Amino acid sequence: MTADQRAAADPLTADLHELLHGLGARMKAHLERCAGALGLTVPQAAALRHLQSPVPMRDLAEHLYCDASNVTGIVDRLEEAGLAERRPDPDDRRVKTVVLTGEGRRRLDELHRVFVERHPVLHGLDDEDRRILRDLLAKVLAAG
Amino acid sequence: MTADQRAAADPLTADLHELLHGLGARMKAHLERCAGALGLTVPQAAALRHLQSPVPMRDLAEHLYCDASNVTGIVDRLEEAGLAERRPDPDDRRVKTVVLTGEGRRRLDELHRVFVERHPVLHGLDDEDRRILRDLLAKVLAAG
DNA sequence: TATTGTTATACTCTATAACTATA
DNA sequence: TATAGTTATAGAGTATAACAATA
Repeated sequence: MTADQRAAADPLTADLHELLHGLGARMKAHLERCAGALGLTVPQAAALRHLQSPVPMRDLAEHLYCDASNVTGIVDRLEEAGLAERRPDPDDRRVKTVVLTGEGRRRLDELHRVFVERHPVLHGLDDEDRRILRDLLAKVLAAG
Repeated sequence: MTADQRAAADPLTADLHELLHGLGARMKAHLERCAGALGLTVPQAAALRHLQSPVPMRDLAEHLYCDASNVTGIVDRLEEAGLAERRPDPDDRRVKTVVLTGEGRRRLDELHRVFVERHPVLHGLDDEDRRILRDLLAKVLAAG
């Protein structure tokens, strides 16, 4: 049985598969556009998102689902851009904590504003559909 | 007004935003896991997906939303892995058409099988909810 | 001994610009 | 002149392995 035959055997799954692919492409494009508009790469924007409050390098790596060695470079670039700073942890001298600068805070707020304001899903439905979608997504994420 | 204040002012949008972020993370992880399990990077897997039938390099670049110069490298690696081949176009000698090998076809079928079989969304809901989600996503994608 | 962060290394993806062969 | 594909280049992200400082 080929992939096409399987898809034909279950049209609902095939439709959902296709729609989810389209949704993923939209969301990826939206994220890249918003980050790029603010002079950030996607991983830099993702890092910023986790810096609402100060975070050790190690924790940032976990949030970003990547190896700790990558975070060194990402934070280097945020620091070069004047958006974040490394601070020594007084309780454990091995640890460096990443803190947003004032400019970093403004950039993060702007990123959030643009991201929500132009989000293709958040504004493509009326409130009743938005509530239904919210409940469905909550169910999906709880199930996984 | 900070980002948090805005979010607090519209809980439904804030919830949806958070849930969509979670959904995106899940789908990204799923895609990387499936591609990786088959020895592919995500762009290579995406390219394979567009090779159900032979495609010129230029068209492949459009499907992948990237510059044509990138496709050279991606197809190089698919070719090195024995999954695809470049064929001259008899009608226009500037054009090279990319074709799956037998092994490429098998890899693509396996990718599709694994991807659908373990998809976190496709199998997290019962059929009624799946139909509702399908209709909502269709509406969202049509609106954008 | 274990953990935190960095460095060195190698690979892939990315865009831009310059190039070739062809149309 | 314009288009298809490649190459050269530079930058960013990715993982692995090895390392220094600290716990």
